[in-house]
This record gives sequence, C-alpha cells and structure tokens, in this order.
Amino acid sequence: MTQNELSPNPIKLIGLANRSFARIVDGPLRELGFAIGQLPVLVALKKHRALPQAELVRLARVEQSSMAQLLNRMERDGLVRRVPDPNDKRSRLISLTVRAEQQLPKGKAVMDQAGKVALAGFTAADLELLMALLLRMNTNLDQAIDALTGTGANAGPAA
Amino acid sequence: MTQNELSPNPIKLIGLANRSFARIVDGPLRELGFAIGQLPVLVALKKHRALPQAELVRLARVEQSSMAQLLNRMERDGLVRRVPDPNDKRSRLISLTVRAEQQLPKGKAVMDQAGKVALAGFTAADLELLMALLLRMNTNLDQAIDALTGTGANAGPAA
DNA sequence: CCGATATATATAGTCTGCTATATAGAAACA
DNA sequence: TGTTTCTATATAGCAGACTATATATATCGG
Repeated sequence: MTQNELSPNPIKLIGLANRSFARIVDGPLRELGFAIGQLPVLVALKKHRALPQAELVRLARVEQSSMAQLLNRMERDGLVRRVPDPNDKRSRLISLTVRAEQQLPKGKAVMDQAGKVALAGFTAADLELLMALLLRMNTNLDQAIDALTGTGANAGPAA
Repeated sequence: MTQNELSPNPIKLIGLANRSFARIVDGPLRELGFAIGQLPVLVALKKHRALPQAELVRLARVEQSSMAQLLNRMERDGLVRRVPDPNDKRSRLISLTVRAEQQLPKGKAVMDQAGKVALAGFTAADLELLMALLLRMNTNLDQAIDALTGTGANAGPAA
C-alpha cells in the first residue's frame, strides 16, 4: 500500500491551498492598492500606531530581510512611512499613511471573504479541528527550525 | 467574541507551515543539487520517462509560465533535457539527466524525512482527518479560481 | 573611555509563483 | 487552400520569501 507521489504528505495540499488563496485575493487587493503580504503589516500598524521593524518581523513571522523588502515596497507605494526613532539611531518607526488607513477595512474585507469561501461547508468544529492539527504541525516544524538555526526564537506566545 | 488578527483563518497557519517546511528541506536539497520546487517534476519524470511541459503543468498544478521557468533553471543546472517533439514542432519532451535520476532517491528521502518531522505525534487518523479537511478547502478554493479564470480546468481527477 | 560584542536595518542574489503578453505551429473550416 | 482560431511554449516584470552579508549604532566589561 505504498502511496504514489512524494509521500502522501499534507504538504502538497498546504502549498496548493496557500497559492490558491493568494490567487483569489490578488486581483481585488491590487485594485485597492494592496498586496497580500502587506495585510498583516497594515493590520499590526493600525492597531499599534507605530512600530519598529523588528516588532513587525515578530508579528508576521518572516525573516528580517523579507520584512525590510516588504517595507521598501510599501513605502514606495505610499502605504507606510519610516521615521527615525529618536531613542535609537539604528531604528526607524513604521506607521501607516492616511491612504493606507482609509483603504485597510476594504482590504480586510477581501481577506475575510476569501477565508469564508475557503471554509465553505465547514462547521465550527471542523474549523477548530483543522486549526488544532495545523498548530501541531507548525509546532513540530518550529522545533525543527529552531534546531537548525540554533536560536530559540520561535514557538513564542500562542499569539 | 470577534477574534483578533486578520480573521482566525487557517490561512496563516497554512502559509507558515508551507514556509517552514521549505526552510527545513532547503539546505539538504541544495547539497544534493536540488531545489524544492523541482522535486515534483523530477518524480513525475522518473515515473513517466519523458513528458511535454503541458503534462508537468497539470501534474504540478502550477501555471504554464511557472513551469517554463522552473524547467529553464533545471535545464541550466543539468537536471533535465528538452528535446524537440517529432510529432509536434511546438513542443519539446522533457526528460531527466542521468545525474538527476541518480540523486533523486536522496532528494525524496529528504522530503519524506521532513514530512515525518512535520507530522510527529500524528496518528494515522489525525493525518487522514487533516488531509480530508485540506482537501475540502482546496476544493472550495479551486471552485473560486475556476469562477475567476472562466476555464473549468481545475478539480481534475482526484489525483 | 575603549574595544568587543550585540542589535537594528539594509542590500545582494536566488527561487518560486503569478499575470500579461508574444510566438510558432497545429487544427478547423469556409 | 487560405484564414481564423486554438495550443504549446517562452518571456517580461513583479511579489514575496530565504540565505548570506554589510553597516551603523548600542551596550558591556574593563
């Protein structure tokens, strides 16, 4: 009973779901002047007013260099500003522009709508179960990455 | 009880799992001369001997342009060959090089090992459940994409 | 106060994937 | 047969993510 393909792992389904979701929101977000990777940053900034890059890195769970580039694009597109941090000359505080703040609710609506589409037919229990299973997977993966990178930076507060 | 963040969707967890998995296999695959996106293509070619690009597109579920670029890199790295299809001058048949074929088992082992790590502590039932839930999500997403792209190309044979 | 180490960002280079568009050749059909 | 349409690839240009590395500034230990 050895299955076909590259192991019957859920990884393929996970990758596919991820790409499909991105494709679905891409157009609508683009019309709003947003891109998918920006939403978590925008939401975090809306809630916290102004944050240093390092904090966004923690919230979005991406590498520092990825965030730096993302912010470069967002700044270029007029979504965020970076102002020098008076308390630390290495750092700059990131904040939303008015335009970004005004458009954000529509962007969130796009994401939520796509989320609903993805979960059509799911009961609350189905969803909970899925989240729990994914959480377990992520915990496993985080551990493996911690082992690789040496740092114990992951597995932070349940978020 | 409105939750925090961008909806409590599993999308975040899915994206994170995807990236984490990729990070884990990246190094080992690189040492073998492979990259993560190539594995599905390599496996398909090993099984079918020689295939046109269009078939790989279907198997890997990526856009045609993505596959074309992936194959460009694989050809550049000496993993595949593209020979003119005698029956159709528009097309080229893709096949593995000897080197790729020899290294492939090690690459598969890396993927399988990472899959096991990801699923540590999962019972067979857990895994089945996870796969079933992800499959349902993907079905929903495929439908949404079909609606967008007009074509009814997705939702193919259960695979 | 000074040198060593740590921290906050930035940049270079690469991979994967997408959308949009271009081309060559095959197929249909008038 | 000739023209239109479809099909198989290719290319351009961009987003997002990663690794590796560079830079500037803070902090610590003496």
